[in-house]
Amino acid sequence: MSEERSLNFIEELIEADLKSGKCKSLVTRFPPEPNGYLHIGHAKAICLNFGLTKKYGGYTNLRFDDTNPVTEKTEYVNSQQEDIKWLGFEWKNELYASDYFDQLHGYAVKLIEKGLAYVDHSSAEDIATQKGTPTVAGVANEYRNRTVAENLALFAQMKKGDFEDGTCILRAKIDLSSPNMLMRDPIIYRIKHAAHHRTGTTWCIYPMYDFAHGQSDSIENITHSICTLEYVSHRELYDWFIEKLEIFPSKQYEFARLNLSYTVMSKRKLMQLVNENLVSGWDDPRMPTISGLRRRGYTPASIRAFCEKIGIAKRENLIELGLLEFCVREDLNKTATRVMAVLDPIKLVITNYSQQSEILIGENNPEAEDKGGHREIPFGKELWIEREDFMEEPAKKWFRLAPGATVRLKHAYIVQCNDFVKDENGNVTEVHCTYIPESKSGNDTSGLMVKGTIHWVSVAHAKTAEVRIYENLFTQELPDAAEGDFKDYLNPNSMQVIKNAYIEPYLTGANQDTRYQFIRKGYFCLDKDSNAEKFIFNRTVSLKEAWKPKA
RNA sequence: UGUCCGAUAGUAUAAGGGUAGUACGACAGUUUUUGGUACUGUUUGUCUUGGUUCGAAUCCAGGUCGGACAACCA
Repeated sequence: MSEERSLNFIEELIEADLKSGKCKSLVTRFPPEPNGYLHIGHAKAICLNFGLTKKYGGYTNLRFDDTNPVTEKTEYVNSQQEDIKWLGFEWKNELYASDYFDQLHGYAVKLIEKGLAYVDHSSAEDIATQKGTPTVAGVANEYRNRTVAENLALFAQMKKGDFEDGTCILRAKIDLSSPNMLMRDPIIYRIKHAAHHRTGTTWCIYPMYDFAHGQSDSIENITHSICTLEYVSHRELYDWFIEKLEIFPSKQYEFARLNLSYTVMSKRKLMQLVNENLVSGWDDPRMPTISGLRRRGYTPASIRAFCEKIGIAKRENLIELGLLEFCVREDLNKTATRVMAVLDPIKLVITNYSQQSEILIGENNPEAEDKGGHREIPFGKELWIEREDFMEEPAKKWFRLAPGATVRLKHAYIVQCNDFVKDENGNVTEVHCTYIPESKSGNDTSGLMVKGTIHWVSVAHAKTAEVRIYENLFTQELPDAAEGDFKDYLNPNSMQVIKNAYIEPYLTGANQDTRYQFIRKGYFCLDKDSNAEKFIFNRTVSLKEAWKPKA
């Protein structure tokens, strides 16, 4: 919380503005368009905007940028609100650009009256060609010289619904030869006979982004309107409207958006994955959406920590997915309840164990002050252990089971391997061991030292669960930049489903609010598809793997 | 061919005319009943060429490279 860190460039600007009195208190906004689910890139913007007012005082509005009725839905409004709250932020006012449709319309009329806007009846293609190119100036058409009265009447007709979609549009009259294409008489109102998620059919003309965003900021007295780099060239227009309309001068500042390796970060592409059923939905645990990360088991704190670590700058960047994983591990390590589960079982038989079974005690979290409390773990003559924890011919520096080798069974006894059984295909099916009764966890008097400790689940007491192991959704670091379609690079192994994993009985009481560490395997959480008969666990992230057998 | 933005270890981000630092990664070691965690150490960097200056990552000029901009999307 109180971590010392140097200021990023936006914080420096704000501190200067606060100090000089240029602004008395800070007002920011987070302005999503409700046309999709929020993703980790939005989380960066959310943490920035809300974090700034948390740090410097003032407040942040949530404003939905809902000026295009054909792509926007209430479903998205709701999910976006849920995600922001889940991340741990509170907005001061819940607002909508559509709240300002009347006011925005008035601004358009004002511009027309000032001779700074006109109704253009050209086709979309004509307007595009008349705009020229970045190196060739645009040319004016016959509509540019319509009189104020004519424009006023025509705009009123547009509003009344006298025209079909696409018949004409309202353009600002700025500069057709500007080197900034956005200043070449940008379109500010278009006709769309479409129902809006909030205003219904009240309107059939809707303002464009550039004519809505800055003015909405201004109406709300936003002092620092923070957006991503692709809006840099919009700033000139943003300032132009505010100046000509003579309204509160909000200022726009741009930072570099987040790019994450092995994922895509555009709502359009994420929607494609959803619509083409390449994932199970917006909240598929492989998705970089907030809802996907939530279902995957990421915590709000881990995502906030990640956004803090990546920093804010103007340089294009590609963050390694490993940093996000580091952040969850760091958080989960402190809080996750340790349990044992065997994902790829073979049987271990303790040949000299004469009891039926016994109850052992295990601590729930070695990182917690009180060890996270303790739980009972049933132990018996036959145990499930991980196939990968036995090697018939041990590699160099192998600390686990092998003929003649000794290991500690976590929370239990030291065992020595004496024998093993193979099936007709040559696969090991059973490992036979003898245990050392004096080596019991907690009161080991054996004096034996072993290098390896492995996890296990008692065969007689094991419950089963489905376990879903996730890997990167894409095989390319930059799926967008790679040749061809980004979907060509979907990882076919991004989800591995283990139908019958064995879990210790304690996990029968698992709930969705608790994060678990399956000892030596990773962090897991209960999936929402679980029910009383079927447990489903999602692997949030593996443990850091420090040991690899050398060839 | 135009305008705008940017360039510091593998990645990200500091240093704002005065010792190039931090985090992640990688590598090595210590501790450990998780080959986890924790701790210690090592490693690698100022795009380029000039200029200003006692002194430049920082200021200036030219170049190079990367990105953005010509939707009735946001």
